[in-house]
Amino acid sequence: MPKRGMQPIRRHELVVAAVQAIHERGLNGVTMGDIAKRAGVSPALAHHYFGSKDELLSATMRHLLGEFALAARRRLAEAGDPRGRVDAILEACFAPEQFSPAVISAWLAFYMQSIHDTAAARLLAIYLKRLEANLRHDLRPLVGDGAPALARGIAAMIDGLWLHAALPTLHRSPGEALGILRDYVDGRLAVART
Amino acid sequence: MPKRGMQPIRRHELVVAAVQAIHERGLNGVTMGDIAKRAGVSPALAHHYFGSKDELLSATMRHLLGEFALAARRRLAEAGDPRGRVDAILEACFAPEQFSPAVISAWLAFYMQSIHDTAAARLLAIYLKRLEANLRHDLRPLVGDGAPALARGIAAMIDGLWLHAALPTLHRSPGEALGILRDYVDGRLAVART
DNA sequence: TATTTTTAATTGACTGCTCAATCAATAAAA
DNA sequence: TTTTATTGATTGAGCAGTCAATTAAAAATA
Repeated sequence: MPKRGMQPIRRHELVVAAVQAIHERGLNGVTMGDIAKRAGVSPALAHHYFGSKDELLSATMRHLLGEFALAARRRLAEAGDPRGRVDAILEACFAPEQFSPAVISAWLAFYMQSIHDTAAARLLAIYLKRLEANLRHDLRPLVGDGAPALARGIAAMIDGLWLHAALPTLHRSPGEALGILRDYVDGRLAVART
Repeated sequence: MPKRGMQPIRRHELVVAAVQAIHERGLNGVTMGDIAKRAGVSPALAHHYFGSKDELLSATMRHLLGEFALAARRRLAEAGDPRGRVDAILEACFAPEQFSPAVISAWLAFYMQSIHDTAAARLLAIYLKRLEANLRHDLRPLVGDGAPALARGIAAMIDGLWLHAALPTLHRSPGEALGILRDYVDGRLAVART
């Protein structure tokens, strides 16, 4: 069996498996066995490549952050005026790549983890600060001094819509979420113009 | 030691302790020992009064739901016109009683639990449906057909603001959250009037 | 009133299980 | 022969849940 150069492949497989496993069992409920089984390897191998459960989960979090940053950057590169750039960010948040139930669950699990885990909190804070800074920057020409508050509101609403999207009983669609967000932004822009 | 009639007192103490313990260790990280210690009793007693960890956590969730329902009802009873009633709901969400860090953490932990626990999901769905129904009812005279979408947006933003309030690194205040929410509602009302 | 009996509260000690982490052994590629 | 991939078996810790024993209040009885 031993083909060489497996390390990066296995690490990626395990991280992807971790996202799924977290979705089904929760961040604290998940075991190395769950993750390894889903990746088709033994629990011992997961330890071999990550050293500890903490490290695997931490790598999973960084993976999610990285994927999102990539998606956002791609969309922003193609956007034009400020309003278009704001929309690019919103779309990145609800694009199908980001928006699978498992990915949302895992994201939210890391949010919760950040409440009592300072390492996770640091990572998440960087992401949130950057998101808000981007929004603020593009909102400034649209709403002036109202930009900081609106950016915070949008960031909060994004996370709230994610939270609701993660609850199966509510069965909300990404399209609906985007509509609600756009209504919010448009409402505030209309007020700002008067 | 044995004073009689301890059951309701101990149950309440344990539920309150559970909220604190969940805040510090997370829903799945928390142990009966954590909770019992914080309540000043032995782990065995917690089992005696609740039968299982699941039952204790479930009772804790029902406690939070009940407390919020009470706060909302009180405020709604004193509210006047539709806009005032909407504001009463928003204020109930960010009132200090509801808004301690521990209480928010516990709320969010139950949200996460609902992703893979159908019993929790059922309870939470009832709460969310009722919240949205109340909002929709009072928004109808203000924005007509836009009421359902706006109600969903408000509900999502409330939860997003809670989520952000739970993250210590962001240090957001309840007052700021209320301001952002009111701006959102006012923006949509202004658009609806034109 | 004095006593015995019953009942509720409470805990320490124990059990069994799950799981993270370790390690020595095996297999194959280089 | 060396290096890398991989696993089965094992260890040790932590925790939910059980149970028998202890204490004291309350109720019943003498």
